[in-house]
Amino acid sequence: MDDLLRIGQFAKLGRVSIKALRFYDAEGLLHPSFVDPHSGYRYYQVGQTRELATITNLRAGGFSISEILQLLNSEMGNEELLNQVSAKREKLLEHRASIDQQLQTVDTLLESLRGEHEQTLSAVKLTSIPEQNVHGLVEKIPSPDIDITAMFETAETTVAGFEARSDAPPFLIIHELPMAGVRARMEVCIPVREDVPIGLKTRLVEGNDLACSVVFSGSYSQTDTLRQRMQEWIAQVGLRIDGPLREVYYRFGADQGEYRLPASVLARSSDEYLTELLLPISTCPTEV
Amino acid sequence: MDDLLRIGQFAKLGRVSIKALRFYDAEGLLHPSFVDPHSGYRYYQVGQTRELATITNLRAGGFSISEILQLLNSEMGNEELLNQVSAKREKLLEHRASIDQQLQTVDTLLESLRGEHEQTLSAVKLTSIPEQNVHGLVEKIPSPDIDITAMFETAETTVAGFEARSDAPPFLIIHELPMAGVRARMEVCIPVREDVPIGLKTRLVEGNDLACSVVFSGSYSQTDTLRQRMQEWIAQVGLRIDGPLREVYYRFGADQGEYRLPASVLARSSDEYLTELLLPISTCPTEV
DNA sequence: TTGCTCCTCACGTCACGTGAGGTGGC
DNA sequence: TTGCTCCTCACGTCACGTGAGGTGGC
Repeated sequence: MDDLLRIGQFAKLGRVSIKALRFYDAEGLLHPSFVDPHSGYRYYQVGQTRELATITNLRAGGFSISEILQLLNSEMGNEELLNQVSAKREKLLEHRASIDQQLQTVDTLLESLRGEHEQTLSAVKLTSIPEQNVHGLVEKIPSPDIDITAMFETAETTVAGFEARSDAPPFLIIHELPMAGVRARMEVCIPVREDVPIGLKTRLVEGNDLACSVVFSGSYSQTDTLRQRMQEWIAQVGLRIDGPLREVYYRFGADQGEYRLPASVLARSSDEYLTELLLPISTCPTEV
Repeated sequence: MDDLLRIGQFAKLGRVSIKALRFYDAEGLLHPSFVDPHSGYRYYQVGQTRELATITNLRAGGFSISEILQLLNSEMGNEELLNQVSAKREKLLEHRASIDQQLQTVDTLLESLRGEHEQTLSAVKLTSIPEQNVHGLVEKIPSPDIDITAMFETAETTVAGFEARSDAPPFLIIHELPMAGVRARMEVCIPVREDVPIGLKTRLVEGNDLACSVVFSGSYSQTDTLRQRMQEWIAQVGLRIDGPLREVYYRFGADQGEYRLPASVLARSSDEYLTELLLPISTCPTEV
């Protein structure tokens, strides 16, 4: 009954800090069973180690203080408790996955650093590609430059007719590169709004958890060189290409025959072009 | 040259938030290449996407802002950079291990909740045992109660002679329980200070990452029942006992013939005893 | 001229840890 | 009486996110 412990002793029993106990008191998680009104000293009972154990067990399982407060105050049944704890388990699995992502990134950085004399932490940017709803137009074409411009004009006009354009930049997916006599297969993509109007043909372009990106400004003549370098870098750091290359157009030339684009995305000359090469990649099954 | 982007455009290019860019500016990580003195508008160059990529790559690898600042300011060679990144890799591996621990804990809680009608989040406390330097005294004894008291008296007296006692509580390791005619093997342990005096026999009692604990006050007659319950609980949640049981004495009776203990650990009657049962456990190789 | 973009504060986050400065208890 | 324990503020942490209230730029 009067087996009252002072905060320091109780803290040792529970293997927590005195500061933590004062914090739990302030937060309403665990009050001392008696507080001396004169000195302010907190006194705990031995039996309260059980309540403290509940808290430390849940903390060790990754629950936050406010979550524990809710769990303990809500008087929920075992059923509901099980659900909450299972949900936490899912969160932890996600968390572990994100750490694995970070590990993947540092491994890539390490490989990149091992490769060259120069600092190459930013040779390419590692990122991810979100999925995107687009109006797409695929064609096999013999002469990229001219035909692609025409394809964009067509696609933009179509989307403009439905007033469905989102403000994300348009992009090109290179499904097949032109090779000696074989025609290239390209897809022009105009991102569309969430609420797609009926009648407009759209498709969901899938994203990728890992991708690498290089941004450049100016004429498209640099594209081939940059693509090559990116591929070399990817090989060097031990990654694998996992999808077709994309070219994302942040600023570009356009005729604007039957549609209008915001001035900020329009380039008056090729000097002002602003383009990103984006290549989906994945981990080689070498190490984890 | 004058391919200046406003903060919003630059943020989109780099897939970061405007707030993040302002923050990097304030922290000295990445300043805009031009700031309009009148409006305060920040302007960035396309080429700065490379510097931004360095930052986002390192962030994606788990580096903090201040770590990145150090990395970029220190002008370190590739060698040193490699070391820093490798060190971060180690940290990440540790972090992942701690998440795995949390997962282990929630799995145990789940099993515990599945077992009974009552809320059993605090049936036992999950914790860890640190390793400890002790003066130990092992003996095979026929009659626990009396002999153990004598062993403690002996051990305390020895340690007191060297003035080597730490303030951690003494404990008993039960290497072998007494069974029909077979004598128990017990080890009495008095924790000693870091700087052990020469001449005092000590040993390092190893810790365990996982253990379960129950605290009780009052006479030792409860020990057997509690030990039994703990073992049942462990079996129920699917864990395995991974070492000998310990009894930790926070408050106990002592003769104090040739040594002195602080009053706070002394009990005048068995009502005041304060004891912890501590059992090292490990995961069964069922799931991870 | 109207939106849109951008600006600068100021506050919140999470679970305590780290003092500072002072007092109770044996 | 001297240490030791405990007390209450107050501030720091980390990398921004979230407004509030206001202004520049096309």
